[in-house]
Amino acid sequence: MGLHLEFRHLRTIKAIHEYGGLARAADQLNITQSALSHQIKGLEDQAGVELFVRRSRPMRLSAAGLRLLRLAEQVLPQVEAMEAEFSALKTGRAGRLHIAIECHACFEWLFPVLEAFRKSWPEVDVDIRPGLAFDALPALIKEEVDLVVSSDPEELPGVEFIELFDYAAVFVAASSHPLAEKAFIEPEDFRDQTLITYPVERSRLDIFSQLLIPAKVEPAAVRQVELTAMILLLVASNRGVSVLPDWVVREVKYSSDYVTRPLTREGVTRSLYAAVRSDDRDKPFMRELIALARTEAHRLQGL
Amino acid sequence: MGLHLEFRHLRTIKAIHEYGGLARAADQLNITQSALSHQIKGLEDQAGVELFVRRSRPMRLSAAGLRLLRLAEQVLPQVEAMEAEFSALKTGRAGRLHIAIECHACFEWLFPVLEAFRKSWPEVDVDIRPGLAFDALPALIKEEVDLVVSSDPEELPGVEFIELFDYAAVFVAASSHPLAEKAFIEPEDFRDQTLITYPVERSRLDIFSQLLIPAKVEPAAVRQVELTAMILLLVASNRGVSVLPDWVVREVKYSSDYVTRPLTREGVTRSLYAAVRSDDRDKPFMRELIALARTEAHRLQGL
DNA sequence: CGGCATTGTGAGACAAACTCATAATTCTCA
DNA sequence: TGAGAATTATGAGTTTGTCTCACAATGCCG
Repeated sequence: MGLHLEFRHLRTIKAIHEYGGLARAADQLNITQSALSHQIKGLEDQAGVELFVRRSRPMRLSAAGLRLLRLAEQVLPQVEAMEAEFSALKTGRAGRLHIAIECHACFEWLFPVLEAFRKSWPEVDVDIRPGLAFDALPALIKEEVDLVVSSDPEELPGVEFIELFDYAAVFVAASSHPLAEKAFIEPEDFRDQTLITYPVERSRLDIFSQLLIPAKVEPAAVRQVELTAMILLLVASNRGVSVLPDWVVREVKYSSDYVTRPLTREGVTRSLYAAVRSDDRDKPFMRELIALARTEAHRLQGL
Repeated sequence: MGLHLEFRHLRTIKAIHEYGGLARAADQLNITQSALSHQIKGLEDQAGVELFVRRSRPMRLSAAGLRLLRLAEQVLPQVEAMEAEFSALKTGRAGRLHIAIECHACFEWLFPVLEAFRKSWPEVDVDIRPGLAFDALPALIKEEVDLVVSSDPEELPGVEFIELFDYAAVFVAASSHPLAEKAFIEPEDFRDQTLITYPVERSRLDIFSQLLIPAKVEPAAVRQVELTAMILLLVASNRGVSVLPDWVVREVKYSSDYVTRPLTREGVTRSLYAAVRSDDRDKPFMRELIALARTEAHRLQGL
C-alpha cells in the first residue's frame, strides 16, 4: 500500500524516458538492465499502478508514469541545485558570514567593508546581526553567528581573536566648548560635564573602562543615544561631550562643528578584534573579510 | 565525494528541526534514535559538510543543514501531492481519458458529452486527440489513447467494443434539388451527382461502404470538405449532395435550407461503438462517459 | 559535581537492491 | 510469415546498506 519512492526511482524513470528504453537507460545509469527491471516492477507493485506500457518495445511511460516523470523533472533539478551549493561550500567559494558587533560604532566602517566584500564573494551569505551585543561570544560558539567584532579578547576553546586594527578613543566637544581650549583631556575634566554615550553597559564603553572607572570620576550627567550621527549633532550643539573612536569622527559625512582632543597626554589607544571559530579562521572568504576590514580602517584613519 | 541523498534523509532533517532534537524526531518517525544518529553521520560524511551544531543539546541545524531543510520543505510536499494523485487514480476518482474519433462527424455529439463529463469528474484528464483517424486502434492498444469511437467493431485481444447507439445515414440535398422530390434515395441516384464527403478514405465513409461500392456506382464528382458546417452550407447552396449521420442534420445550429431523405426504402442504419481496453471497461468514469454518450445521442435524435 | 537527558558507537540481524545467467517477449525485415 | 535481433522479465545468489540493541560518551541543570 505505502509507496516507497526513492530518488533512484525518479532517476530511472527519467532515464528510461530520455534514452528510450530500459536497456539504454541502464547503460546511462551504470547499472544492469535487470536491476532496472526489478526496480520498476517493485515500484509498480507498491504503487499499485502500471507505470509503463509493455505492449510496445521499447517500453514507454503510461499516463501514471508520465505523472511520475513530471515529479522527477521538478525534483531532481532542485536536488542538483542544492548539491551545487554544497560543493561551493566545500571549496570555500560559498558560506555563511553572519557578523555580531559588540561595539556600537562599528557599523561605520563595517558597512563599506561588507559592500566591497559582497562583490568578490557573491555566494557568501553576509549579514550583520544586531541585538546580540551581550551574548555575542556564546552565539559564536553555537554557530548562530560566524564572526564577532570585539575589543575585549578572551581565552576560549575553539575561538580565536584576530587583531584588526588599533584606534584611539578621542574626546569630542563643540568648537565653542571651554574644554576645546585644552591640548588634551583628563578624567577630572568630565566631572562637570554631560557625557553622551551609546546605550550599553559602562564596562563596555572605552571612556568608562579605560578612564573614568579607574579614576573614580562620575560625570555630572550621562545621556544615552543610539545613533552616531545623533551623538555628533548633540555634541556640536553643545548639549554635552562624548568619546568616540577616531574612525568615526574622521568620517567626512558628519558635520565639523566640533573639535577632537586626545584623552590624557599619551592618548587612549585600543585594539579591535575579530573573534572567529578556529574552524573558520583559514577559510578564504574569512581571510579576505579581515583584510578588507584592515584596509578600510586605515583609509578612514587617513593613513 | 558523491552525496547519496534519499527521501529518508529529508524526512529526518525535517523532523529533527520540527520536533527539536534527534530523540523526539526518532519517536515521530517510528525509528530508533540510534538509527537517526547513524543516518545523519553517514550523510555528513558523504556530503563532507556538518549538518548540525553538536555543541548544543538538543542538536540544531547548521547553516548547511538549514539549506537541506529548505530542500526538504520544497520537495516533500511535491512528493505527497503526487502520491495523492496516485491514490485518486487507484480509487478510480482520477484517470486519463483521451479519445480518438474515427468518424469525422462525432465532434458534434462528443463535445457536449465531454462538457457534461468534466463537471462530474474534475480529476479525470479528458481530451480529444485528432490526427489518429487511421491508426486509432493500435494507439488504443499502446495506451496512447483510452477510447476510440468507431463504427467498425473488430475482434482484438484486450479490446472491447461497446455499442453506443444506432444512427441512420441520411441523404442531404438543397430543398430545391431534384432528388428532394423522391421519398427515398437509391444508389443509382448518385451517378450524376457531386458528392461532398469528409476527407477520409472511401472505405470509412458509410455512403461508399454501405451503398455505392456494393452497387458499383461512381458519382459524377466527389468533393472533400473538412468541416461539417461547410458541407451543409455547400449542400444548401446546391453545390452538391451529401450523406451524413442523422444526429448531425438534426442539430438546430445549422441552417435548414436543405432536406433529408432516407437511403434506400429501408434506410441505412449503422451502430457506433466505443472501443476501450478491457482493463478500463469497468472504471466508473468510463461507464459514465458511455452512459452520457447514449443520453446525448438520444437527445440529438429527438427521442 | 552528580544525575538526567541527549547523542554517539559497535556488533549483529535483516531486508533491500544489485548482478549473473537465461527465459520470454516483441519487433523487424526479408 | 517466420527467423533473427532487440528488448524486457525472472530466479537464484551475493552484496550492500540500514536498522535494532545495548551501552558508552557527552552536554545541561540545579
